[in-house]
Amino acid sequence: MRSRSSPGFVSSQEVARLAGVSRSAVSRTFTPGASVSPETRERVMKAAKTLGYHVNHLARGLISQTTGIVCLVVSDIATPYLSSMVDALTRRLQEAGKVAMVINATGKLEKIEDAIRQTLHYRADATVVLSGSPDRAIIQTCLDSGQRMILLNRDEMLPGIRNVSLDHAAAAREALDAFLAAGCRRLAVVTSAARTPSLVGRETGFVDAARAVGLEVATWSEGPTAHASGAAGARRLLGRTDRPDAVFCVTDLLACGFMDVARHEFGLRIPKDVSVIGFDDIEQAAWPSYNLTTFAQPVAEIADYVVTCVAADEVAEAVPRRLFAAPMIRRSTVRR
Amino acid sequence: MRSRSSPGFVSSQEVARLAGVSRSAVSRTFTPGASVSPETRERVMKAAKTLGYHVNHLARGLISQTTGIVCLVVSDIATPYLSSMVDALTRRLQEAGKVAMVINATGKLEKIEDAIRQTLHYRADATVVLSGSPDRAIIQTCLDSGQRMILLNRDEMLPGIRNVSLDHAAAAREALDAFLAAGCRRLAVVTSAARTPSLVGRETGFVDAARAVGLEVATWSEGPTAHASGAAGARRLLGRTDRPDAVFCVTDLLACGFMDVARHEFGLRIPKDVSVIGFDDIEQAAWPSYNLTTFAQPVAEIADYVVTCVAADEVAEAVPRRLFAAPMIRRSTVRR
DNA sequence: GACAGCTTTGCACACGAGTGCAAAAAATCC
DNA sequence: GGATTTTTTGCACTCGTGTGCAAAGCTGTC
Repeated sequence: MRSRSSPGFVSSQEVARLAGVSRSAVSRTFTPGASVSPETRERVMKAAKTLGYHVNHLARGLISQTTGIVCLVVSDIATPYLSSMVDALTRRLQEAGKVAMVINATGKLEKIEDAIRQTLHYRADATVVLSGSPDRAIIQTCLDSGQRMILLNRDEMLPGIRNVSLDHAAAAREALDAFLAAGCRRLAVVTSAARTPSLVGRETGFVDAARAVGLEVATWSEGPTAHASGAAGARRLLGRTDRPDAVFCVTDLLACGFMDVARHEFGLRIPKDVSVIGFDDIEQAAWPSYNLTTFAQPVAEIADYVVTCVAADEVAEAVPRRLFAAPMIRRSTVRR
Repeated sequence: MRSRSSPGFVSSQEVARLAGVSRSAVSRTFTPGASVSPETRERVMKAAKTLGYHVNHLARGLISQTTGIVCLVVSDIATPYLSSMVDALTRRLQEAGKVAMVINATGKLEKIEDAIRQTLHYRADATVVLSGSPDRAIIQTCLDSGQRMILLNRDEMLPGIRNVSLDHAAAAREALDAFLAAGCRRLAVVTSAARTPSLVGRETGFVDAARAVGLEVATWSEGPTAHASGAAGARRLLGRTDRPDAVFCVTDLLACGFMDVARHEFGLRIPKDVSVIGFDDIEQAAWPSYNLTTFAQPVAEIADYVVTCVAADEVAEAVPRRLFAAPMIRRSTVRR
């Protein structure tokens, strides 16, 4: 395949030499829309194939100011919802000719800032923040450096930023309606100690909607956003004398934890004794053991929109936050 | 923060101008071990902070031949095991000063090759192949280009490649022993149609071990490596007259699907009627609804080893495949 | 104060590519 | 065939950085 004896990457210079043309010709061959005659193009392509040449995107990015790199800042990648989001994003970005650089922001607050700063070292075309609550100053720094920023489910309203979010309040209201239609009146909400805008939006949306019809709702909010926290919430809420008959868990993971304890520790039947609604529609929600009524994250649509933002020619100054609807997936954890 | 009026990234040239030093001084300030006097270093740092300067790793990589980029080629990122592997890898790589570029190889065979080829465009320091079965030729191309390659659970034994794998056969034998100790004799194995080396290793390891003690094992292998396939396997295997009393599912996802159908469609009790063992120790395996006995992937150890390989100075020519043990996690899906 | 030895600094080149410009070549027109 | 237009090609500059080399600066000793 290769005729050179020294190992390492092949440069356009070497291809040019073998093809008997100038380096410019090689460059133009791999630049769409550039002027090259068919025969030189063919000679170059042949030489490139012989040597195993691949355009160095880093060097290209140096001069053309666009690297094709998109940074994904995300914590808790191993979480079902976020991993499916990363899956969708990486795939769509690739289809659009970009490539995703994943910055793992798990850990302390400073680490998130370090992670975002890391982004700047690679002159990414855009940075997508999937989780973590980065400081306003850091985001401003990125914007100043010409970084295009896309925030998912954050609430920073700086000019130049693209905000993408879900209509959590509407979903919360729909959840309440479903509970009320099922005849439930003793409401509770289970959330985690992580006060991210999306979780808070779901919680307060539910509580506010309940208040509007004159109902109070018991709240559990401790621990990380995980199965164990939902389990802990169940132990607490179900141990009370006025046990709730309808529980809105702001995350499917919490809902699974809640259901596991409700069934295996309290011997309750779902939805006969307690109705449960989750959020995210993770894969496990559809498994027969849970069969959870929940709200689907429009993962594909969000990914499409993000790619649109990344690929857009102009950076519109003030774009209103883009709000997506989360359709309810009715399964069997709410009484009929 | 910034005094320049034009947007965009700041170069070392501008920092040099503000600090009143040469560009070399700026470069040396950000190069560990380079010779700079304390006062110039301080002036440079101050100017850099004022302007919001960040070293351009792309330009640096151009000259120093090491970009700090490590490509992760992976399909089905949304899968519990793989997402936790990606989580561990991205975190460890970052701690080692590298950054992960995720190439989503989901889809057809050609796409995987395209994905790996993509790797070469960014002059990554190394490529880690987590899934997909890339062609030998593609791997050879990468090696020729000086790409360091690390293959997880693949069986390509080319010189220059680092192979990392689990001792699947040992785990399979341990699973069989557990079943035998529980008094089970009617064995079955559930796997998917994906004939990856790891899944095949587990399956044949189990079947061979069973044959060694004179037992035959029924096999189900259809569909993707997912919950639905495990469910389908259960419908088939449990519908037979000589229903198995011990089932080794080569993946926890398959095991969950199997258990769900065994319980909810056949009304069987686990482990009283059927014993089940999985593989991977995904988060859901520990949930009370499953409480699955399984084998833990040594995710952290593997990630550590991969980082060691990536950061190693020399590329040893012939390194034997590194085999990790998968310890058995005994929970409650096997009779005592 | 002269000299040796060490540290710091700037110049200039290199990395691998894209592109404006003008020369060269080819195609078209009269 | 010559003039004109169009296409193709190569030169040379550029992007932002690291680094060898030699000059300059500093320190210390006799």
